[in-house]
Amino acid sequence: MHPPRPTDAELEILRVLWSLGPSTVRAVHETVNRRRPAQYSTVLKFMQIMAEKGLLRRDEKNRAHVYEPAQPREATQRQLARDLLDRAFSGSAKELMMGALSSRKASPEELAELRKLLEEYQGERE
Amino acid sequence: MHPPRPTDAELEILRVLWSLGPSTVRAVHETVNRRRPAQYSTVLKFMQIMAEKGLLRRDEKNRAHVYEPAQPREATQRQLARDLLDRAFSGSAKELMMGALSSRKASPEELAELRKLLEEYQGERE
DNA sequence: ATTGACATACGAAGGTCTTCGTAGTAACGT
DNA sequence: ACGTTACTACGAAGACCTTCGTATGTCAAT
Repeated sequence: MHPPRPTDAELEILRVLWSLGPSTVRAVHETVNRRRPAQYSTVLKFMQIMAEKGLLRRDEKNRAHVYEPAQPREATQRQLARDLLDRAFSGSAKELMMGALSSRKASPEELAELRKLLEEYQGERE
Repeated sequence: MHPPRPTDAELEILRVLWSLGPSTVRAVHETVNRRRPAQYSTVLKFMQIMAEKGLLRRDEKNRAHVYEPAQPREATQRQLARDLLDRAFSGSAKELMMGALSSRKASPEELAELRKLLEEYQGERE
């Protein structure tokens, strides 16, 4: 029922779509190409494959097809977080968090946000 | 200087070594095989490749070589967490945490631990 | 010395991922 | 009507991942 885990290149395209909203291949290509060299046909092929796999949905009404993620961003992110949690952290959210925080400096604001998030979470659960 | 990101199968073997400590191929194979069918030579091949890639180090003193992770567990986990953070969460630790928490029930104890972790983190930073 | 048990090494098949060139086609301007 | 431009579709190459069979070597015990 849910699509497979996106590969690296697929995730890159998802990220672009998350930020742009539903887009044509051209728009995605332009954004990707700003970061790294990539041929238009490469991006096109990816998006076609992703549609086949069920990662993207596409609207063929116009000549230039419009693609959008088949799953909401949050669902994909949840899937990826859980996947890594199981595969590398034996399910321990705490360890995952330590890994994420120690990997780079988190701003004080972000830390505050994180604490608030935890409080909410702890509140609604009991 | 640091090894490449481990693939799925490689991570599975790392996980076994994290739990067993330095081990022979046989020991790793037995553990892996308890979970899913896998030939001895498959596990052997992986571990050889991983040694080549710099993911494992091996001691050839005895006839049955003894392998261990080249990096401490924490370093690999940090790398993976950061990698996912960048690739899927645009660097937002908050979103990663939401993904991790919503993906499965976290126990109240774990939530408490997480809060403590954040407090320490916030304390040492300023 | 031969055999059996247990190692490593290695080649190769089959799958997936990534990338690109090119063919075909619809629309547009002159 | 014709050439140019903008799109999709597709095939294929090359890299990497996963898996396994098999060749080869070593040790110990009969």
